[in-house]
Amino acid sequence: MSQGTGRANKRDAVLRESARLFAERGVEATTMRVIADACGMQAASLYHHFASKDELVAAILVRSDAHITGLYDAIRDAPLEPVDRLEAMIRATLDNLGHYRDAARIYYRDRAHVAASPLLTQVRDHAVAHDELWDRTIDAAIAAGRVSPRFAAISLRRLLQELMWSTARLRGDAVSADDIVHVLLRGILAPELELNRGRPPHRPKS
Amino acid sequence: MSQGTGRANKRDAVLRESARLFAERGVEATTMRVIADACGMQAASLYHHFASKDELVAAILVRSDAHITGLYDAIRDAPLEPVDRLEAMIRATLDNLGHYRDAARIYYRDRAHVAASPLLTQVRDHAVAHDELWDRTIDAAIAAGRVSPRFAAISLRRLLQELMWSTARLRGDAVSADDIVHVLLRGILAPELELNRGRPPHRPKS
DNA sequence: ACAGTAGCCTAACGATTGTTAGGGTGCTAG
DNA sequence: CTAGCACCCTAACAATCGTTAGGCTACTGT
Repeated sequence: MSQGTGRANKRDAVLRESARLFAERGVEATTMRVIADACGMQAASLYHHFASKDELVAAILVRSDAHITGLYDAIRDAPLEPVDRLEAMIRATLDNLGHYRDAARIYYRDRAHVAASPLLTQVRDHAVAHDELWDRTIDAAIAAGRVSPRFAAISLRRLLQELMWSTARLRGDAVSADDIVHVLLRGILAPELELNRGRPPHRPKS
Repeated sequence: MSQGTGRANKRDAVLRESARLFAERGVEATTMRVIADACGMQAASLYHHFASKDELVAAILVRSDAHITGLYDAIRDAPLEPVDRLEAMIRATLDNLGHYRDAARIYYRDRAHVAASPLLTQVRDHAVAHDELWDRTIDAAIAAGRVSPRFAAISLRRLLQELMWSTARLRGDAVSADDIVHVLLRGILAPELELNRGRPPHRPKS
């Protein structure tokens, strides 16, 4: 017996191996037979756990979506200053990338597939809500004068998202979340306010 | 004279359309028939211009490689201070991404395909030489004390590359090269400024 | 003991893939 | 005018794709 071949964790093994392969080679380029090989089974046996390749992809992405949606919901309800909320969202995104790296890479890489799959309507709806939270938070930070004026006219959300998602390709031990937060926040914050090093002291946070 | 159905620019049209499709959907997911449709021809007719799908992909990537290699060679020979060389390399990379956006996205996205293609050995060799230039330049900037110490222990090259390449997915009018240079250089240059000093950031519970 | 079923297998299906064969049309050089 | 080539076509090839059908084995609850 292999390592911990318990009862129903073969399904998890399929999820894990297929997520890795999808992330590395792409969904279309990864065949069911290759996934089966990586799991030590036959291609047809995969259909005992998942009804189709699309459902397998969806199962991977739904797990990650549930995680990041929970984090964003908590941040949405928290009483935070704009820049703090922005940092919290960056950290939440990087935390999600750390836990569901392969799922994030699939979502980030095979966007055409994600947009076309009928099993991912909820994931797409959540993504729209997340984008709205990003935009509101960024607008608030700009209105508070905490963001460098050069970013007022562009979609800072898309810039930050692309920059964060790209780091999903980096192995975790190479670059820490703090490093990425450091680059991104220092890059976009207004310099005069950066000299204050943090929030204004006269604002209590309760 | 007219830019319409000239003489040999049908081949260029195939290159352009296929690059766009490869970049958006991935190499494996883009069939020869879809490319032919986008060019107003039949799939078999593509083989009059390119011997195979791999050769088509290689032709796209070789053009971009020739461009960026020329830029890097000039920077390598120029007498520049480390940080100035670093900025020049960032700008050269972003310039390449601007001119050959689709090629960069293909190279960045379908890395497994690039690594396996026998027609891309020269492109891969150039990439190794470019990485060495990046590492030497970054090491020099660190030795000169111009880079934030937090990046001394990690692969700053990979971090910068991923961050730059990710912006290839952004439409050109949304984010300018100056914006990206601003984020990256301000993020990594010393002296270091502590963000959110005195209060722990909102961290996800995971 | 025995029926049920979870889990995996082999074999094969139709559809689609990259690619080839061979022919047609129109421009161009001699 | 005519031979030749550039260019594109239709038709089809073998291989591979996701998926289905049906059967075997081992464990489970009663």
